[in-house]
Amino acid sequence: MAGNFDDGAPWARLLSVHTVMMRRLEAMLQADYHISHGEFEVLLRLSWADQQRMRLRELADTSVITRSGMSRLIDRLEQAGLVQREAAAEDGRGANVRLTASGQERLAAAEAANIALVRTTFLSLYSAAELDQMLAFWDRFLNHYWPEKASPDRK
Amino acid sequence: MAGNFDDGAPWARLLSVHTVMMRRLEAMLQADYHISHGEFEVLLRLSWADQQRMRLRELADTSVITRSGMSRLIDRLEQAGLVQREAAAEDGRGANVRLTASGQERLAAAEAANIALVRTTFLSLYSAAELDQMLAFWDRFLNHYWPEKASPDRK
DNA sequence: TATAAATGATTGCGCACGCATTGTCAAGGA
DNA sequence: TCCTTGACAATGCGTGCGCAATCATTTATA
Repeated sequence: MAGNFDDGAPWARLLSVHTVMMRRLEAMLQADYHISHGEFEVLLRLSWADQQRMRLRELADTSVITRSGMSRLIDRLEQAGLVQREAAAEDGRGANVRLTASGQERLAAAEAANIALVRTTFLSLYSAAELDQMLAFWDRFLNHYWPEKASPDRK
Repeated sequence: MAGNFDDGAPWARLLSVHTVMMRRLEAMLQADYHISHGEFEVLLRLSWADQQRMRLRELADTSVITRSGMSRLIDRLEQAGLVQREAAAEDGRGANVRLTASGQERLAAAEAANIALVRTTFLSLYSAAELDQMLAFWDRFLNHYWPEKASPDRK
């Protein structure tokens, strides 16, 4: 079959793995928690942030979607009561996004379900040593192209 | 930092790697060949198919997008003259999609550029042995969840 | 054979996103 | 101080997709 063209196979397979995982994760998040994967990631990053607050710009720049997309995504999360906008004290143009109590709750549940699904569907297929190796592979890549996303420890 | 939550890291990193690669590939394909990555994949699979023909249903089912999405994607490719619809002889409901000469040309160029970008951006970071290992990792996963996408050789 | 169920493809509708523009405010220079 | 330049966020517009409904045709069933 011509499908084995050259040796781009590792990349092609990675694409398929990503597709399978994303379909499952998104279906679960939507069905059980009524949020998209993008919304989930925003909530997650807010929960990591100091005071659970972040500027809209920062959220957008460290994410896949643009500022306009983020503005509307926050609209939806605010509509759902999971986050709240507040004017930035230090910058009149501002807009901080803050996780609400309801948002924390929803996120905690969604996060647990998310990591559980990742574990059972993906991580459980590999040994600890293999997962370490994967991590090293990805860190090598990310250090080249997106250093902030690589493991901060293993410089 | 709380970012190192548990050990979901290999999956989180894979997500970032995918994001970086897709941004670059999509930007290149759009700028230089005026096609999206989804359109590119459809052209590619048509080029592998017998007689460079496939049913619309088959294209959709082995792809990320739905039939309605595929119908409109084919609309665009047909508009651009890269593929052509033809009634299926064996099934009156049918619709085969066939790669045109122009489509073959455009695909050949885009495919070369695509694999070149994958090589320089991704594959070149790893040794042959490491790429073999990655392939084994992904095949193990895909054999569980999407057998048709795994390597046909290594059963 | 007649009729019901299933399948392939298309289309109306709604939604999420990106691009470009706009409004608001901050920072720096003359 | 005034004014220009740049940055943050929101919005109008166009586009691509999924869902559900629809039409045409095939397959199954009585």
